[in-house]
Amino acid sequence: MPELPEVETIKRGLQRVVVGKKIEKFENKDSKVVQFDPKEIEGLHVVEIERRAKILVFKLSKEKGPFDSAQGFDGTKVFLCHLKMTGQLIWEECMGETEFCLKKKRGAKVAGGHPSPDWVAKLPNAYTRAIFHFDDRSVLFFNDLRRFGYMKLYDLDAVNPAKAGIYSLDPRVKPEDDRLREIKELKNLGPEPFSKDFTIEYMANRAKRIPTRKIKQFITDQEIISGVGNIYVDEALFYSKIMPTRAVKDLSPSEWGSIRDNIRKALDLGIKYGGSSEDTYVDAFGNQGTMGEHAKVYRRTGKPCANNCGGTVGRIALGGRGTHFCPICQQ
DNA sequence: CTATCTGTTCTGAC
DNA sequence: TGTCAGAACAGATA
Repeated sequence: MPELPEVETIKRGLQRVVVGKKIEKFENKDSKVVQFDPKEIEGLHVVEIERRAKILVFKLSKEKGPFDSAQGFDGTKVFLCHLKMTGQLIWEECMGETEFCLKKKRGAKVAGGHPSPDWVAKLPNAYTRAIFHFDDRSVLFFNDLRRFGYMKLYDLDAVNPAKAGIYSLDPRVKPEDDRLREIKELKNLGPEPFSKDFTIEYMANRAKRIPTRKIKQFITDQEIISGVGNIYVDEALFYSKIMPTRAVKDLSPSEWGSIRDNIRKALDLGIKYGGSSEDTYVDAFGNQGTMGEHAKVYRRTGKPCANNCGGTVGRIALGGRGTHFCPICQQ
C-alpha cells in the first residue's frame, strides 16, 4: 500500500534503470486502468522521473538528452502513475529474469530472505495491466490486483498552448512556472512534507477553517499535506504522543511543531527501510521493504506499548480506516 | 458459505 | 462548505 516512502523508493529505483531509455513498445492490457493509447508514448524517451505526493510522474521527450537545465526540453508528454492500494512497478533487465533467478535459487531479487509471492515472481501475470519495453530490452511491468490504480498521459502543450516549449528541469523553478501544476491530479496537492512550505504556520492556518477535523484526517488529506497515508500518520502521532482523534483546534503551537517533525521522522524511517510491505508492496526490483518490522503502533494491536509505559496498543476505526495508538502515551 | 477486513481516493447525500 | 458513508475492486482470513 504505497504511501510517500514506498513511492519514493520505487522512484529512486526506476531513476537508476529507466531514465534515458526509449520506450520502443508499450502494451496496454487493461484500458480501465491504463487510460491512453500505446502509440502516444512509443518512440519517446524517459527524461526524468519525479514524485508528487503518492503519484509517480514521468517526463517524456522525443530527444534522448541530456538537456540543459535552464533551457528545459521540448518534450511535453507527462505520464502519471498512481499505485493506489495494490499497484506495483517492477523492472526486469530482460523478460523472465526474476522467475529465472528464483528457480535457480539465486534469490537476487528477494531481500532479507523473505519469499516473494508467486505473482511477483512470475511476470507478466494475471494482474499485469501494462508493460513497457525499452530499447535496451529491459522491461517494466505495472501490476495491480484490485485495479484501483491508474496510468494517465497528459500533453502539456494541449493543456496550456501559451506556454508551449517552456519545460524547465530546474528544481528552483517557481511554482507559477511549474507546468506540472496545470495537471488536474497535481494542482490541488498540499506541500511536500520535506519542503520548506510545510510549516507550523501553514498547518495552523489550514486548521482554522476546519476546527473540528480530527488530526489524523487532517494529516492524511492530500490537499493539506502530500503523501502521508495510514501507516505513517499512526506512527507520527505515536511519536508526538497525540491521540489521532484530537480536534485540530485544540492543538498548541508546540504540538504542531512536534507533528511536523514526527511526520518527517516517520517518512524518513520508511524511506530508510525501503517502505512497508504489509500487503503487496515491493520496490522497482521486486524486493519487499522492512519498515513494518520497525513500526511502533501500526498493526501492533494488543501488543505492549513501545515506550514501556504499561499501555497496550489499541485500535479504532477513524474515517473507515484502522487506527492504531497507545491509550496511555497518546493524549 | 458468509462476514469481515484491507487502505487510497472519488462521488454523492445531508 | 464540511462531514461522512459508500463505492471502485479482488483477494485473504475467520
